[in-house]
Amino acid sequence: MATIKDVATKAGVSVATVSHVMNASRFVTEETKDRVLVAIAELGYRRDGIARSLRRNRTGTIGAVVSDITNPFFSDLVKGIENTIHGFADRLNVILCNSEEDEALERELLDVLMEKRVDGLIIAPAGGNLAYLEALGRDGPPMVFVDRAMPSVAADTVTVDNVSASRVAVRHLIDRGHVRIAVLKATLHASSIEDRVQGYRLTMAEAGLSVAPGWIVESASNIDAAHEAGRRLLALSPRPDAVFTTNNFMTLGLMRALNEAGLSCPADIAILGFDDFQWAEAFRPRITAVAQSGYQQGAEAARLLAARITKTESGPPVHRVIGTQLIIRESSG
Amino acid sequence: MATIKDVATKAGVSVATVSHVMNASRFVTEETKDRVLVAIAELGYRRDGIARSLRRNRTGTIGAVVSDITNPFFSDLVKGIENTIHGFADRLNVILCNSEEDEALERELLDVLMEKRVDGLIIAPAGGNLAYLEALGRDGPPMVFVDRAMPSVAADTVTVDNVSASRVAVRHLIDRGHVRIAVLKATLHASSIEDRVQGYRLTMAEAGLSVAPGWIVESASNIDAAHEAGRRLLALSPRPDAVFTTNNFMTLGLMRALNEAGLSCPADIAILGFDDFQWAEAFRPRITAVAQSGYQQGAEAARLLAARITKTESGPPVHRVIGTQLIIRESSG
DNA sequence: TTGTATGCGTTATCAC
DNA sequence: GTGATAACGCATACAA
Repeated sequence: MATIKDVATKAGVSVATVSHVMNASRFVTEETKDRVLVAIAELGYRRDGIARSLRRNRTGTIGAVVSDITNPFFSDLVKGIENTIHGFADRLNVILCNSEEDEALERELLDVLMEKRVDGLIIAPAGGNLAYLEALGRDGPPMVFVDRAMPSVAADTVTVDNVSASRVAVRHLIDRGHVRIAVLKATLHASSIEDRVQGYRLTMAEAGLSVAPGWIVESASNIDAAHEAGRRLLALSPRPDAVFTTNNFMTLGLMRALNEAGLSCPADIAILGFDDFQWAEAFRPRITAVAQSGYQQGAEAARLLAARITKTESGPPVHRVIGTQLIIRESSG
Repeated sequence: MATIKDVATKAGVSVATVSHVMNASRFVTEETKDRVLVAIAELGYRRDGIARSLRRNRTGTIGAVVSDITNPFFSDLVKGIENTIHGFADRLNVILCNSEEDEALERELLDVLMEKRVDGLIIAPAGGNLAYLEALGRDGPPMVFVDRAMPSVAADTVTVDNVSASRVAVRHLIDRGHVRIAVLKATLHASSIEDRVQGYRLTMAEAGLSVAPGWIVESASNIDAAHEAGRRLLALSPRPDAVFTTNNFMTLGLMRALNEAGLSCPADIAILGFDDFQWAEAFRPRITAVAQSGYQQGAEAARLLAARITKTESGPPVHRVIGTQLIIRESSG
């Protein structure tokens, strides 16, 4: 593989000149510039980004840690990050990691990313790792949290207003006449999920509705576990007349259980889910849902991070709140 | 940020010893090892992966280029890559790039990845870029194609047997009594899509069924475009009695159009789609589909790549074919 | 059992 | 307008 030295020799100039041609960092006459360009082309020279990073002390790479790229919310989010971050000065790239909601794995991944000297970090924190992340916030590269907040860490944050969005959602169920409203909750140490349950509790209390013990059914945040939990929820007696699910996996799992039990929605039971689906309009039942844009959150996180990396911004941490929308369809009755 | 030198000084040993402790690359007495470890902990030392990469001439990072991480097939695939590649020697990481099916962008992304000196490449090629990829196959790092083949490039390949899978699918529609079978085709320069249409044509011909002009309706590979194309397809006269869609986006777009037109499936028109959906069982209509596992393809690609990177394998390019399954539900009539 | 010193390919400082 | 060269932080060949 050709190096800058080979190019210099071939063009009959010094390595300094070659470097300056590639970076347009000082004046070079057209004529020598041409000679350099020709040499580069003939040798198929590609500058070594590793050596460059070492010397410049920046890599042009950021790390993104999400729990599961398979969750449409996160794949949207990652796309938002990528499309946005590419636009910046030296074409920032993204190293993607799945934490699988596992604290220890998250720490390991962050260790590797730090070793790779990423210029910045976007994280949907799995929960826990508080001390670790606080330390990273102090000594590490710029960092932004997305989807989930960690107030004690010095980092920008992008979320939706989960409490309010859930209040609107549950209020809607109540307005539709439902009273035995249960929750299918993902077991995550994530502020977003906790806030959604919090919104539910507040709204129920306000409406003078009680939350029976056993009405908040939990499971791991994946379809299979949610399916199993959905079964348990449907076996409750008396059966709830509506369910608020805390994310898309829970909705999907519940639908499976419903289907299996031969129940129909909304006739037998109403459903309102957090997270919308691309296909929601085209299939039955049409699920009433709180829509939040993963793409927007990712894009905003990328913008904030880029501003920190380029030192355009250096103030105290900011918290951006992205809007949500309750999309009323049929499943809420 | 502490360097290996700081650690050496603090521990009262040479940098060589520190390096050997970290890499377990030569014997060090327990006692000095302890001193080094303590110094590392106290300084919060993190080895500089960039300097290390420069010296060792490998980065422990691979590049993955897919067209759109938002497509569930690709997010599954990327997860398969990640989960598998992490298991190898030096915890390989993945830089993820979306080519958006754009030839020029793909080239640009590959250029950046090469500059970053990735140890290997997994690509779902957008099509075109033939000369570029051929050159990369010769001079570049190990490379594996996934989902789509490029026979003239020296690289391992992982795909499904798209022709056969489509034959089985179309045969099924014919067996169900459909004769006016149309295709909703994604406009991609991808072998996979071409092969699916090829399977359709062969099967129709074999069955003595004609393919009327206009029965192969094309659009860009995204839901909105497919929706528009679906409208055109449904306006055909006489209307086809079944549609074979070449991927998940096309299926979704068609369902939207169907819905909008007030048609029901399978009563008014049958549908069989390439690519299955996680939620297919729980919503109506239940779509009959050719299921292929993106995860498996990604995992296999990662294994092949890792074998090349570690030089465990150095033979001629191999082509692995992953199995598919026709899942018969209700939409096929 | 451990230490010294070279070089990986750049960029940037200083010199001319 | 261009060149020589010292760093960047590590791994390793060679020495002791």
